[in-house]
Amino acid sequence: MKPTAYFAEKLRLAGLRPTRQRVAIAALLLDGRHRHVTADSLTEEITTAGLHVSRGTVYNTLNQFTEAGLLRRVMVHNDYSLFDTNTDHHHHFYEAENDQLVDISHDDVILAQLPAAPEGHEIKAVDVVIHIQSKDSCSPIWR
Amino acid sequence: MKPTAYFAEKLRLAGLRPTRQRVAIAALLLDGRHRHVTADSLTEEITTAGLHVSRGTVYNTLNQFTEAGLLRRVMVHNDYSLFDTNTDHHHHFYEAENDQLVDISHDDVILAQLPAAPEGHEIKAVDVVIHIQSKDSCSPIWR
DNA sequence: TGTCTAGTTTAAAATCATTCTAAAGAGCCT
DNA sequence: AGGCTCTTTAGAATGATTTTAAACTAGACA
Repeated sequence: MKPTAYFAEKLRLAGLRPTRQRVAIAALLLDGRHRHVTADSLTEEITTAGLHVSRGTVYNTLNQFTEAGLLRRVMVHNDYSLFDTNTDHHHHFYEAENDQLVDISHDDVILAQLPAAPEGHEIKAVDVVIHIQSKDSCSPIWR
Repeated sequence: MKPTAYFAEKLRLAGLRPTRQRVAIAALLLDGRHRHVTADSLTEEITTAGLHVSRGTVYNTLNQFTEAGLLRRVMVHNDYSLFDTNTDHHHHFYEAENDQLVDISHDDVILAQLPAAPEGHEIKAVDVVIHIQSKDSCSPIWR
């Protein structure tokens, strides 16, 4: 496990003052493991680690980390916000039935052609979401 | 403008009882024009048309129409639900700065390669969202 | 090392989109 | 028309997220 100073520096480089709370959250989220978190799941992790960070700060931190490019927001539903600790270019499978999100390596999707951005605009990112369902989830009994 | 009976039949075919409210909303949304609506913008349209439909029914109807395939839900942010009256396969440009959504014809995006769906699953839909920003929105003064 | 100040954190209240409730209303089949 | 079920309604409830105003702290500087 990396030392506190490592995360403090990472935050400083991102333009964020390394407070106790932000360093703690960075140590949990920015250790290189790729996963998806919510404000709730993060709060749970914090508690499990024997710490306490207020709800407001959890939300603020997730937003600030995202703004700073340390996290990525994933958009697959409107129920609550999802954050991805993997900020590299990649895509997602999403199974709505079980609210299940699975990463797709960037190389597994080839976009052979994209439209030009509208006048005066430039492309910032391209997100591909492949919606999937279990093969037998639509047995003939159901509509 | 198409007669009421046309929309009533359309609803019946979709498995929805053609109530006064649903027919009125269908006449507004399912006339073939492609656009994006929210619960709020739809309520406004209804009011402008000199009608009244309760908030709950507006939400229910948008969900039922979506469930029935008469509308499509668009996922680009977590602030409120967006519905597309264009249910054909197509994609979107999204400019977060102005919460601006623009359609991309299906043919303008070529997905030359997609990963296989995980074991026991099948692909239901592939959504491509191209996030854009105005070219000068990041003048060097910022960050 | 103490002091200062702007940026942060906090708990609690506020917000806002959306859903739920249970009572009244309306399709539609006979 | 009668009746049964599905819908609509207004208002209350929910739940994620943001705001608030006061207490705190990181970092700069004396």
